[in-house]
Amino acid sequence: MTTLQVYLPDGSAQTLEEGTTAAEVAARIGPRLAKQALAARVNNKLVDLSSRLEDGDRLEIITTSSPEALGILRHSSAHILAESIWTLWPQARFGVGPAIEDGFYYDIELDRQLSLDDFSLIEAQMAKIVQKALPFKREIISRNEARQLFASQPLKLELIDELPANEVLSVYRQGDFFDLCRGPHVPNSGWIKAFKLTKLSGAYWRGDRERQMLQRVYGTAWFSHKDMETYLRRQEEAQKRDHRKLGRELGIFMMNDQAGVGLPLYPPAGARVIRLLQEWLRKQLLARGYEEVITPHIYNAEIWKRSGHYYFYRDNMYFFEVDEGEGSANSVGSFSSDPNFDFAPVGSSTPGQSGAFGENASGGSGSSAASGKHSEYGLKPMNCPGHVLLYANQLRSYRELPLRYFEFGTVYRHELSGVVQGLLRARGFTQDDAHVFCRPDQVLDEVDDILDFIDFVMKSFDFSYTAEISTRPAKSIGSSEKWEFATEQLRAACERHGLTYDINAGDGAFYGPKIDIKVKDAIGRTWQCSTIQVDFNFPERFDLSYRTADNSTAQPWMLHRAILGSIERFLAILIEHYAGALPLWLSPVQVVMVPLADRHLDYAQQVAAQLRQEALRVEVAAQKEPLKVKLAQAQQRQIPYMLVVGDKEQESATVSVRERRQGDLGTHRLSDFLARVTAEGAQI
RNA sequence: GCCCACAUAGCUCAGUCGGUAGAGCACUUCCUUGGUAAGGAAGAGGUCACCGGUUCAAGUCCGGUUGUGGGCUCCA
Repeated sequence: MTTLQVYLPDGSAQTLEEGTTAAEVAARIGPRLAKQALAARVNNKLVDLSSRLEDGDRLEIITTSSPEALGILRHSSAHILAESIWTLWPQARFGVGPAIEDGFYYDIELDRQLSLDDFSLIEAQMAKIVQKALPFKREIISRNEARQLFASQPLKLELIDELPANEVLSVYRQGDFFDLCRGPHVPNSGWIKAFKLTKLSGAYWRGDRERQMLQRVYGTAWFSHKDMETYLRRQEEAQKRDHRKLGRELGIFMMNDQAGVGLPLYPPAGARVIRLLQEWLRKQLLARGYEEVITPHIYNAEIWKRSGHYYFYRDNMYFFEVDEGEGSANSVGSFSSDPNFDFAPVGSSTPGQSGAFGENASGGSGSSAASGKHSEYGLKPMNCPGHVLLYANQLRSYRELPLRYFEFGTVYRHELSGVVQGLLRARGFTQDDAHVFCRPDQVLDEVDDILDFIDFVMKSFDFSYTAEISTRPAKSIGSSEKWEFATEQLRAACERHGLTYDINAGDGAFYGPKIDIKVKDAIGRTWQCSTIQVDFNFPERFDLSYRTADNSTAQPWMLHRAILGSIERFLAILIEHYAGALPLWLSPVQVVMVPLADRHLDYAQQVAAQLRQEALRVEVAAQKEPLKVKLAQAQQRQIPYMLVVGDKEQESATVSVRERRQGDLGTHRLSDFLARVTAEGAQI
């Protein structure tokens, strides 16, 4: 009888009989491990527990507590989902069904449109399969066998044909159902103790909007009901942080159909937060050698033709024509041709036409006006052209470089209606935009400086973050030398900075490579904010230049960067990150004075005035409500400090301090309170 | 733009089998002047998103439009 040696993670060797499976090794090590074991890692590859071991294999048993375990469970759950759908609707054609974060999905093509009402039916079917504890059985098949097996599954056939020639094809069977799959899976369907179908959506086959749309059924699965309940509760918690809910409650922003889709309006509290963010950032920018500029919101279409946006970005832009003739600056075909504009009574206008403005204009269907000469203009979707014009306004010397222009530039992009999402994805938003014009030998230092700046900003808000470098895509401009040089500079800057990064191959912009920064918020979600992009397009199209030391002409390198990305998106992330309790320095109202009774109002006003002297933002709660109510209202608005004043405080010239999270902090002299908020960083 | 769901008072939501619209909070007025997260009373507030259809009768059933939410694609 042949024996073989298998090595365990602790370094020990096991001598086994030929043909021993991973499951048998687990059983040999201990009954407890055998009970929790659901898969194995052999020579760094995940496999089924039923896999036979070979001499020299390195074996690790995957148990329910391993980080990979949930992914395997969920992938198996996707197969159970597929089987259930196949049982209910045998004509279904299957796409892919992977595990994803928190769950799994399966893409299917079905002549019948599924609805949420079908979920209970499908779940019941899944429960039956789980109940039967059907084993998942792996079979290796040839390419021809696969083609026959999946003859009635065109989507699977497409996948089979695209697998590399050396790929071993495997099929997993549970009961009568089988699916093309690499594995591994849990030993049997009985492992899926807790599952729930969660969402239904459309998804393009292979993510390609030119292909057919499949129905995607999402679900989640866990090793226990308790785990699933914890997860569902956490989902509810996340919903409570939703910036759209908090943004309305805190008076930060609002949307209105009459204004148009994706166009936020900011009441005083929101306007204040945004300005505070900008003032804070402006201070940092100026300290780091940036110069602020201001450029127009609309540009003559000619510049968009030169930049290329007129041709390549047109669908996302708002274009309109202006009659340049005598006595009229109105947009062509505006009010005068609108039948609703007859000094109609308020309320008779038709909301819902708002979106048509951009669409009509960008469709180029503007009607002609009587006076003849028209000019076409476009709202800026980015700030580059203005900064480039400023650069090109005079002859530049190598001594001036690097030149760093920044602007809080409000841009408008006609995003698809389906992607607009609160402040996270609006049609009008303000970028903390900057362009750095520099010599090639300065690129590395500049990128490094920007990374340092990003680090400072993200740490200021307790965000951790990771970086991604996106390299040259298939459709792109610029020489390969430029691309290689630029990508290398980005990489070197990250390395010099000790910043770990992933490579996103082929995901760069058409005009240059980029670094994207993804921040992680308080409840573990990631968001893309900062970006550093090298731009080959603008310097070439606008023929930018500078005089070198040897009096020749050279083209500057142009870096495009944003740190917050979009002020609005960043604000939304901050609201959710802090669950509405913005830091003291960013709170619209920092202190609310709470007089106990009317006779304390004067004293409250007096203290408020003193605090305002110190540039604190103070309100006085003068409404005729009991203390409890005033405090509850202040708490709801997440005001950091509430200063209660009654007879006691008035007589001793003190204030009773309540902090929004810590509660009552006792009676203090005003100077002590001021020292406290100063230490906390009340000012920008 | 595409797929699914949803749309009732400023907000959160009830409204059963199709039979003339409800609550709490918020708002206005009055009362209450207090000690650390929600006092009392009265009043006002709705063309049930919009357009059409079925019906003696539509918030309710059907179709369309718009908007919102969740996905897909795209993106800061």
